[in-house]
Amino acid sequence: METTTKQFRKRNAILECLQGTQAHPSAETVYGMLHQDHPDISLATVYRNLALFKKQGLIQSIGTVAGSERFDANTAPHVHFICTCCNTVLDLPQMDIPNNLCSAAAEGVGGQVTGCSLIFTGKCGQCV
Amino acid sequence: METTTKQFRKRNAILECLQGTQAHPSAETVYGMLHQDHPDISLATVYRNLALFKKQGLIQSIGTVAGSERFDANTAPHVHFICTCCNTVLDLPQMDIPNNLCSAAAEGVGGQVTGCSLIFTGKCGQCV
DNA sequence: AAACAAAACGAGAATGATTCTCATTTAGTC
DNA sequence: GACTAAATGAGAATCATTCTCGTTTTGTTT
Repeated sequence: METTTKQFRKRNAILECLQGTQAHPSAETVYGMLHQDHPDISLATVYRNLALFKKQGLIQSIGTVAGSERFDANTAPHVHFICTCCNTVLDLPQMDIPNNLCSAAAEGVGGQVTGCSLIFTGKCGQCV
Repeated sequence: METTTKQFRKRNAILECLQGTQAHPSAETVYGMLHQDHPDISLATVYRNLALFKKQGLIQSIGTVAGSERFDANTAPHVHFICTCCNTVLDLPQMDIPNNLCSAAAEGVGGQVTGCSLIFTGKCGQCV
């Protein structure tokens, strides 16, 4: 017999899928993307591992777009744009969240500020 | 018969409920708050009218927090803080979203930017 | 006030995303 | 190979939200 590795670690496949796309997919979308190479993967496994990665800080959540949560393997703070027409999520990599905003927030709240999300909405180039 | 107003407009009650709180409630929470004065109100009516107000621009959505959508009758652009511990949503009224950020976003996207949301996360004073 | 049409509503069913359960499979260790 | 813990698949369960439809309320015209 050949040395066919019967089963890859599906966990890695899920993370790599997310790291290899710019698309900010939902769990269902990740499931669909993996189905080609891993026909035996389960949707529950995708959800389980996405929740795990999020807890571990390997990925971040963009929030809920059109009813489903969207994920991003880029955990560096950056700015997003969401098209309200086609629900595409885009990075705006050239933009920064000013540091003074974050420190101002920490002052305004009587607690700890650990994260920040700046999201613009509108119509993308395709939809406009 | 006497002129007992059997039924107030529930629509107004829902809007006023939202306008009279700082709490950024969910539909279910609004339903609970109204139940005292309007014991015969239906949860479907709350959802229906919140969706209507949002479409009309009378309220805005803060996004999904811990599984349910949260609303804000303050439609002026302002900054929010979400406690990841108790899921409280706070206004940070003293903060502004710099105008140059919005125009930079409009440049970065090949489309129309119509909205913007800046949200900080962390632990509030109660939870820290 | 009666008649009628349109809008709003209540109750509960339906939907859809997400989570949970549990039996099975896989990985790691001795 | 035997044993234990972790990971998975399949489908049931859950929860927020939306939909359906029959009824009630509102507004308008007589």
